[in-house]
Amino acid sequence: MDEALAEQERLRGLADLTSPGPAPGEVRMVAGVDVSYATQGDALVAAAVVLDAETLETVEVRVVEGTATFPYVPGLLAFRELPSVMAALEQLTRTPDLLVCDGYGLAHPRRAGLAVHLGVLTGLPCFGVAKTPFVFGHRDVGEERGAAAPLTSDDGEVVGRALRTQPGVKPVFVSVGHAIGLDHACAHTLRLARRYRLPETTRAADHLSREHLRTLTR
DNA sequence: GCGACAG
DNA sequence: ATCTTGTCGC
Repeated sequence: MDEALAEQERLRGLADLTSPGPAPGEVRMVAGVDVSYATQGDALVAAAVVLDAETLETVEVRVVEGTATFPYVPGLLAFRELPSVMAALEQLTRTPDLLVCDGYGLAHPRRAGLAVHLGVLTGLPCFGVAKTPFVFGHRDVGEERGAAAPLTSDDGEVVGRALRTQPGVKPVFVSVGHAIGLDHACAHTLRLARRYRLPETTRAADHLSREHLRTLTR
């Protein structure tokens, strides 16, 4: 598993972490990806969904059936999820302007979370929205929608942002992966999470992969 | 050495 | 991630 660490170091070096990237108004199509796993066995279903960034209407959906070939190891999630996710993305007939995934990007032990892998491997602007804390803490987040607090490493580097997308719900954790800055990533997150805690991209991909997996188990 | 640990 | 029962609120 040393190769995995070497690969993450390689990807981290290839990631574009300085470009501001596309602002919300500059994105026409935004894609979301997610993977669902069967309780029994190693079957999985990956989903890729493309939404109209303006209306959030679904433009295209793709699901691929696959097999888990890598265990879940905190810090190595990309190696478990990416093979099937890439396969689903390759089935799309449109090329999205932006990619949103579950989990972290820069806010990762080696600065190489899923969003970094996905962004570098696709060459598309990409950031991650995680639902639970990982390795970085933050100050209290205001209660109103849009309130935020930086995720900071020990040496004071800002690696992400805890962001409240809805009042009365826990914040999400945004971190960039490739070719987009944190400010734009958070702006996109808020636009994609108008009604719910999570971005519509994540909700749609999660729903699609879960429903398709259910049809397999039946 | 032990605990914590995205999905 | 997935499983599960009940509960709160629009």
